[in-house]
Formats: sequence, C-alpha cells, structure tokens
Amino acid sequence: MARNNITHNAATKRLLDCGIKPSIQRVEIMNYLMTHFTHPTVEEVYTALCPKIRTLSRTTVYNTLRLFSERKAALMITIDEHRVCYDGDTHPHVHFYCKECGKVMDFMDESAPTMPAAIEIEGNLVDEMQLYYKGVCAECRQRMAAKVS
Amino acid sequence: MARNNITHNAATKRLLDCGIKPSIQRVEIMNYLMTHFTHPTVEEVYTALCPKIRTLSRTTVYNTLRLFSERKAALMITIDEHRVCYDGDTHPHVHFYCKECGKVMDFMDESAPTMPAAIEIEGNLVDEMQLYYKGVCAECRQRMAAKVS
DNA sequence: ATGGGTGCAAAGGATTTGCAACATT
DNA sequence: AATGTTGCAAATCCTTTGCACCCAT
Repeated sequence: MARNNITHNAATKRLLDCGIKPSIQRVEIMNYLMTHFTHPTVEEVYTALCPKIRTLSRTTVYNTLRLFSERKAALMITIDEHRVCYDGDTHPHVHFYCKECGKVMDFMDESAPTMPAAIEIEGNLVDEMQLYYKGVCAECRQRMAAKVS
Repeated sequence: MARNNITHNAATKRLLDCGIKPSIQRVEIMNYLMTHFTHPTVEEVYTALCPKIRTLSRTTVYNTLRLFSERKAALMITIDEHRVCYDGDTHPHVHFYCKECGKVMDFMDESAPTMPAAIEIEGNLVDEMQLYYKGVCAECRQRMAAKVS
C-alpha cells in the first residue's frame, strides 16, 4: 500500500507537472507507464488495468494515452506499422523494432537526438524527434538459425 | 512516350537491382514512387494509377509496396500514426510529420543516420534507421495564427 | 503444368465518434 | 448548474486473408 502510494504519487506529480487533471484512471494509466517500460499498446494497458478499475473502457485508455503524448507526459511510438505504443520514459533514447516478432526495445547507449525545446526549421516547428532502428532481435535470430539446421 | 520510357527504364532497373521481377503493375508503381516524392499512401498510389491500369487492385498495391520495402527498393515510413506511406528516395534524409495536417515532408539538410549495411547491436541485427521529426508545418502555423487574430 | 502474380470479396483489427451517464467544482 | 471525464456501442478506416483466375516459363 505504502509502495503503491509512492509510485502513484510520482504518477500524480507527472500529471500535474504536465497540466493534466489527475483522475483515478489517468493516475493508474500513468503509474502503469512509469512502472512498465515494455512500450505497451492500448490493449495491453487496458487488459492490465481492467482488474484494478473494473469499469475501465478502451476509449478512456485511447483518450488518456493520446492526451499524455500531446502534453508530453509520455511518448507515442509509431515504429510498428500495425499499432501505436507508448513509453513512459521521456529521456532521449533509441527504439528498436523487431520485424519478426514485433517487439519494441530500448537502445539506451545509442546517440538519440536530444529535443531540449521546440526548434524551427524552414518555418516548420519541430517539437519532437525520434530515432527508430528496425531489424531482427537476438531472440528471433537464434530461433531462425535453429530452424534452418 | 520517349520520356515515359526513360523513367520506366529507371524503374525497371531499380526492380531488377533489388531482385524483383518487373511486372507491369510493379514497374508502374515503382515509376510512380520515383517521380512523386510526396510520400504517397497505398490509397494515393492506387487512385493515381487506376486510370492507367484499369484492373489494378488495392491488394496489389499493398503487396507491391510491402515487397519493395522488404527488398529495400523503397522505404516504408511509419511516422503517421494513422497510415503507412512510402518513399522512393532511398538516400538518407529526415522525415517531418505535421501533426495538424498529416503532411510528411523531407528535411534533406538535416543529419540523417546513415545505414551502409546491417550492423549488430547487442545481438540484434539492425538493417534500417529512420529519424522522424514531428511538429507543425509552416503552412499550418500561418493558418493557425490567422485564425487567432 | 507449375509457380508466381493479380484481383475480388470478405474478414480482421485498430482507432475514432456520438452520445448518454457520471463526477467534480 | 456547468464543465470536464468516462464508458458503451456503433461506425469507420486501414490492412490482411483466402481463394480463384491468369499469365509466363
């Protein structure tokens, strides 16, 4: 309980810092993002939180995650052609997408573009930069190598 | 006619270089990509080519563009959360996405990551790198500024 | 006649929309 | 009361799938 409160406080703080009113649903969703760096999809967040908030709807998860990314409380990741996912880690880092299994991983050591504030390029306002790597993850490579032999 | 042949020859050459058998549909689609750097979606390619190839189907456009990106004959761009688009320009450059109008633009001057060949990072095989910028384009900024006044 | 390529129709899945119910100030 | 938030159901839109046809080797 005490532990939960700690993380929930961090989630609430993040929301308030980003000018988002902390409803029960929003705090739970933000808390999930801040404790699960698995780049969850809407479906994953929805499924994970349903037992906790029994009336939760997918629509709310959609609305909330979109709001978070608009207010820069979380990052919307469009690396997967099939579905959007979200990242509660707002520090600059590179995302890697496995074309075989669809997994999204972090590459922390790589030189990710830093976005200190919005900049202007040829009249366009740029307020977000994301570097995506794509390929085949170690796990899938092993699996594929095993199949051939 | 002569002009058409020139570009079609370039398209055919690109396909052959990438190990793709040049059917009529594939050559036309590749030719479209190599003469329209507008980051077209499947729908746009389909609509543009329908008058020319009257039996063309969306399925073929889907299949073909996917094949192109798999064989690195074109680039699949996942910057837009709503739909995938494609780029016939395979030189490294940055893509900018306007969150207002959904337009995808090139930033050629920016330092895009270069991908000479596949590299390995922590056991993962990386064969593609894309840098995405997101924000509001010059046109939309003007339009929005005009509305306020 | 075999394999690859194409196209149609249907299915699938992710996301959005409209609207009513609800909570909070 | 007013405003913002939530949740349900339906709609929408993009993409994939299954299958039949067709073409070229």
